Amino acid sequence: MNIVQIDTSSNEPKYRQIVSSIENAIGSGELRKGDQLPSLNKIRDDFSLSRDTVLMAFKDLRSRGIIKSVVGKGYYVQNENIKVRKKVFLLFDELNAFKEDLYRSITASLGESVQVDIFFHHFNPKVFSNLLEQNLGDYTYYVIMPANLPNVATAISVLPQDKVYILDQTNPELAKYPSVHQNFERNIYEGLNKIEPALKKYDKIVLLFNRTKQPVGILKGFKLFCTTLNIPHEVVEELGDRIPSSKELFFVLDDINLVQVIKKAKNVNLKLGKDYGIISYNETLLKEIVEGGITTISADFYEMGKKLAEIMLSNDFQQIENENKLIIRNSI
Amino acid sequence: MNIVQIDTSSNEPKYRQIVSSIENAIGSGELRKGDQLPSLNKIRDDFSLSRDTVLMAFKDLRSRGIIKSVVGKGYYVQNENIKVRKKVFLLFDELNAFKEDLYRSITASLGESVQVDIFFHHFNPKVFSNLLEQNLGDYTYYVIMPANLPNVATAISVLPQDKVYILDQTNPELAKYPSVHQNFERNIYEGLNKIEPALKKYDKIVLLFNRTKQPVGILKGFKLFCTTLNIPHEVVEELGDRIPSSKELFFVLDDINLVQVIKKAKNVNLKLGKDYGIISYNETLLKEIVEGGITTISADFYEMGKKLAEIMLSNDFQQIENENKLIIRNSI
DNA sequence: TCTAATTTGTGCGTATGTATG
DNA sequence: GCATACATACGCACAAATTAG
Repeated sequence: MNIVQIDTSSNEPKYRQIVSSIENAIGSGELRKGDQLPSLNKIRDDFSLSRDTVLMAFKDLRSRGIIKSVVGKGYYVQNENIKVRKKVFLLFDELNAFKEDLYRSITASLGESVQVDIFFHHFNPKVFSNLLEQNLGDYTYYVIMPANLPNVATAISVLPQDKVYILDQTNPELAKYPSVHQNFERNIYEGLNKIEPALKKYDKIVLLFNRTKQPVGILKGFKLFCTTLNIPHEVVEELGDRIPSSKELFFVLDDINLVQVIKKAKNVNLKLGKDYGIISYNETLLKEIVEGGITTISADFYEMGKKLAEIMLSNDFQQIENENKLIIRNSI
Repeated sequence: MNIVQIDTSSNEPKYRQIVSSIENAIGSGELRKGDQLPSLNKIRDDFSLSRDTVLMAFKDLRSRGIIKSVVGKGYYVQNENIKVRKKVFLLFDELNAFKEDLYRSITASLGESVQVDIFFHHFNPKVFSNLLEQNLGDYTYYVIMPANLPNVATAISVLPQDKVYILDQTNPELAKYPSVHQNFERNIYEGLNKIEPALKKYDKIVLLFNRTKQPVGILKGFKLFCTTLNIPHEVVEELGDRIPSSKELFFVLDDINLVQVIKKAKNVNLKLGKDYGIISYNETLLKEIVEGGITTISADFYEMGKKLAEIMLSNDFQQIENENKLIIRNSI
């Protein structure tokens, strides 16, 4: 009994017939994990096909993790689970609690038949391009969080263009890829605008901003808002020895600075929401109860994951800007 | 112990495997300058390879000045000063903020030259064993967080025993592997014991415990403490409709329940640290300032990563129990 | 000194997957 | 679908150097 069967009179494309017959052979137990498949040349000769046609079928199976290739040897069955329809390569910047939300929402929206593997580049360009090269050809889709790494576009260009999706941060060089991203500048500007009346009681807004890890868009949006409305403002890299003073509003992007501001303000008996204010970036569970509630402007990671899954499944070219969520609490 | 090791099922080309195993033998001191390597024919026979394949590996090493050849005699080690690139397979259970601490401390302690790749099994036994099988042979060390998955020992047994390290949770079946782990039972028992005087003002301790994700040791340590000291106690899976009442102390393991308890207590005008108490598991930045400070018992993940790196670099067989840190704040 | 066995070195042919035009 | 170049792997043949007996 031959593993591959081709019906030339069928409507079904030949490469699809090869894929299904191999799937069937695995499903029936005729092919087991580790078994070698007939070579490209053998299948070409046996069924008078082009080598490229057979290759197309094998690439499909490989991108789903069902078979693997070894140069100079051949193709081998790697995974007997033929229910995997697609495999997704998901490249995050760093590991933090928000990534879990994104991962959960992506996998939930894509469904059982899609396998999602997670990777991290930790803002290291070398790690970034190594990961892409090492996993080339092994996935149906590549979802990439480029952060603000230099020369990401050239690194990404090793991947087939139609399989790449950009997540969270994008830039003009990546315009040719579909994406679900944040427009940090607009989101911050609009978020601040919505609470503008409440901000009138403050004399000055202080942004605590770290250039290496945080998106420049946040800085731009902040400056745009303050200059447009003629609000006194200041940008500092870290709190350091600075002590919060009355009628100051702090826009804080990370937890370390958030805790610092609150502790220092307490030392000089400033009351949050009355004497001074805080806006914090990205909602977490505890911010609801810290000091009676911290006002947050935050990305909706659950929504981002859901939208990403949608455009992957629909195969449309889309570039979606994800809105921010504003949660007003007692801290302003 | 053979100098050369070949895994035919690996993706890595055979000649590359020969190259790396000789590099490793030199790196570990097994091969010294002047030592003779096994001959081309011997390696060919031992591993059923083509002579040319072995030759390709030796040519690579020779072109880099690591070995030299003498016609009619054999190949000899010429240079011991080579940098061997190590790769670590790091398998976590789930993605959360603590994992970043662990990752950072492991990579910082191992140094620049070591590549650490992160994977997650999401408490799924199938995913767990698939990941091990798919990455077999590709890494110098395998660091595994087995959580409380069933039959981990048999799944792990596919890996070479001397390359495996166990992290965080262990069990008697994994006794043959070196590890850096927590003794949850003892840590919880001792942690509670240290604050026992402060707990006298409460009538009852309530543990919010989820069996599927959390280590049983926590439950055991909690029960041991309460029964030993004859303290009324209760274990519930989730808070649900329950409303905290006066003189109750809650031992909370995750943020969702932490927020729930605090919000519900506020609704019935209970004051934290006076009317009711909270002990929370695993320190995070914000817990210092939530409600005037939450008392925490927590693993020191930075320390765990550091110790793990140490035993990997020293090549000693060690099983290290990591202590917990107790931070007493106003919540009790 | 001769011989046989072993070793490296070289050349050629075949087969496999990968990548590009 | 075809053609070409490349990397990996296997196998065979023969030459030259070394060693042991």
